[in-house]
Amino acid sequence: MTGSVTLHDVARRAGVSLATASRALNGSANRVVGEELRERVLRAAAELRYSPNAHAQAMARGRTNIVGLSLHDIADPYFSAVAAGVMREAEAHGLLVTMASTERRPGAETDYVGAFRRHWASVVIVVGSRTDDRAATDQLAEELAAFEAEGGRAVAVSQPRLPVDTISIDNQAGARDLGHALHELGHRRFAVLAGPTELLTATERVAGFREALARHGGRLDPEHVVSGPFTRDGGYAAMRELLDRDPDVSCVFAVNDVMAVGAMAALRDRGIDPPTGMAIAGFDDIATLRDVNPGLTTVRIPLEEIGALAVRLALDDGVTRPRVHRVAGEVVVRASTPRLPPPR
Amino acid sequence: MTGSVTLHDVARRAGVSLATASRALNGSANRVVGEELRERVLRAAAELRYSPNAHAQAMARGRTNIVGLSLHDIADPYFSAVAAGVMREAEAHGLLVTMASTERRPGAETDYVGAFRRHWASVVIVVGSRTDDRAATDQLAEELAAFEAEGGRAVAVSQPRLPVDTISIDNQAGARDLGHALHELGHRRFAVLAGPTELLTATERVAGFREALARHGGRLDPEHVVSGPFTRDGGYAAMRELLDRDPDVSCVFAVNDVMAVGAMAALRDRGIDPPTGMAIAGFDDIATLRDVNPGLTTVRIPLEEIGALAVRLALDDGVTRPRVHRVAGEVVVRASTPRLPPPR
DNA sequence: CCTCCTTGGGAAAGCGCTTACCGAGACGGT
DNA sequence: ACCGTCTCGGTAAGCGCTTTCCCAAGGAGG
Repeated sequence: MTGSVTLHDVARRAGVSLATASRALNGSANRVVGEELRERVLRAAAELRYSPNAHAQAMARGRTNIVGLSLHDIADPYFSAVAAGVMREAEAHGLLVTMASTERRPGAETDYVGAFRRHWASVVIVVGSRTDDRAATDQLAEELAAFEAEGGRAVAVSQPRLPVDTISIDNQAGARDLGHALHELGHRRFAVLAGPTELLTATERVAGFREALARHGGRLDPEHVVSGPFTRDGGYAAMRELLDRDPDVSCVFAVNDVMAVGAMAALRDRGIDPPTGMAIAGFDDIATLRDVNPGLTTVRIPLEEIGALAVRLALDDGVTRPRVHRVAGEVVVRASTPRLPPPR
Repeated sequence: MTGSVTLHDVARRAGVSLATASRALNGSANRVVGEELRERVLRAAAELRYSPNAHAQAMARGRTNIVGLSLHDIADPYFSAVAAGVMREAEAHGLLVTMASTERRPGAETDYVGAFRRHWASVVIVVGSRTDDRAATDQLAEELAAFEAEGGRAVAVSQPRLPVDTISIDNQAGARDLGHALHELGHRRFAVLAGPTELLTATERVAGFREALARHGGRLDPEHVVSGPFTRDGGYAAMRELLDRDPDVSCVFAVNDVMAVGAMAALRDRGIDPPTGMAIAGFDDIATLRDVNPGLTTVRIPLEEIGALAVRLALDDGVTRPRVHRVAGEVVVRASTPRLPPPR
């Protein structure tokens, strides 16, 4: 970078000192700059197209207006909804969002938090399920602790296993409610597309669903639980796998919506037309579901609001941390899980 | 920010000077640090969990590893696909992406480029259609010029109306090809959901479509052109408006996919089942179309690749700028526009 | 044995900004 | 007429790092 206009140039052109120029431009607290001088400085700045160097400001002030956001895949509607919420709220507070995609690479979150730490981000938000990998979680916890020790504020959207404010989605209760709702609709023979076995979000949802079935005296045959990636294609593959096992199943719970949507495609490719041949439900209520047919039964999570909330939690002052903010899901029944006629 | 470990601390703990510590950590060019000392420094840094201050480095080096990305709405699959490409390529080059959503607010792009300039981003990428607002375009052009004058590299994904490298999607040709394809399938009575009249991307697509119709001796009745927001809900509203006009139309071209998808919902809500009651086509081939039924005919744009390309263009050295890189679309016919039986 | 390189460490000058701290002038009270 | 006080500009000390320049020590060559 070269040729940029510095405050020095502005001060010289306005015929004032650096201090005065700086004060005129930031309207510095408890110091007033005379009307005439201030005007002269502002004019000089405008004429020179002066743009303050954010790094120099960061150095001098000891903080920045950056929010670091780590998520798994920005092209996934789940994450892009959360990101939209973060950006909206950040914008409202004059913060700039720096974003990094882990592409579900283990350890990447820790690397990115480190990068945000180096940039003296004032806020770091980590979005995405924890895994059962204890070592990875510990490393991330340590990095976040270091970040907060330096005065930053971190918020996690995940299971409460990190030593920072956490927004925790009640996966188990949501899946349980969904299970009850499906049972109430008359569904009995279930399968689950379970997602990755190491992902806590996935296992919690499976557990909640199991719980509901057990309550009604039902069970989940191990053969009817198929694990696989937490993505659309993962859902597609898992559904095929399930069909290959030729199970006695009439309703499938995919542990998130993108998997459910992939599963519906797999059903169609096998000539099964949901919900007639097979009922199906998902989880999250991503925005793109509005245009999926038949409408997918799911558990609504206020994703964008969660993103905004994460920023607000980070900005809260004078509270004792870490706090855990639970967010409940709400079952939304749509056409993909029709009410079955009572058995005769 | 406070309590952070500085290079000074590392140097002291290792018993060396700042200079040596710095050199040991960055493996500075043409200066070798003795094996033993280097090791001592690295050990000290690790023990202290030292994390260099990116701003201080930026100041001292005069540049950063930041990519600034401005787009309209990260929750829109079009933009999130481009963003995913940018982030993937940025990651590969060790760059960090700072992103801002304009929410289609006019002037926001200029503000954000200014913010990126203050941060001495090394690359700025502006994604989104230009409008016919000459003043706004000029302001953005000026800001981008200032950014490049300071040594930054800017790339636009839009119409080539900015004085920087531009990736330009050939909207007109794409829409023309689509028009031909629809005609070839036997469709004759068309309407267009045209998007905002001030948005060049929208008007180019309408123009291309018109061109194709004209070629076949067809025309586009003004009453069959409905403008409205470039969003899913905009498409929904435009479709309702069109239906209210009760037109003699059998095939609708929505100028982007999210509008088309909204339009399909509007059709269904009116009891019309696409494609039986009405054929429909979109533009972009966003990823979520995979799970829309019936499959939407569209013009495929390699969105993620465009994002990655933008980063690569910015990083190109030793070329004369600005360059314009044209990207062609490819018509993809799906079930939403079935072949019509030849008229008897 | 002296001189000239080479090797590698340290001192210090910035990078552009903010913000104590200082000081000069103006003004009012006694 | 003098002094305290207030206003408002300037001076300069950093913020944490990189990098140039300088210098000491040791080895090679004459």
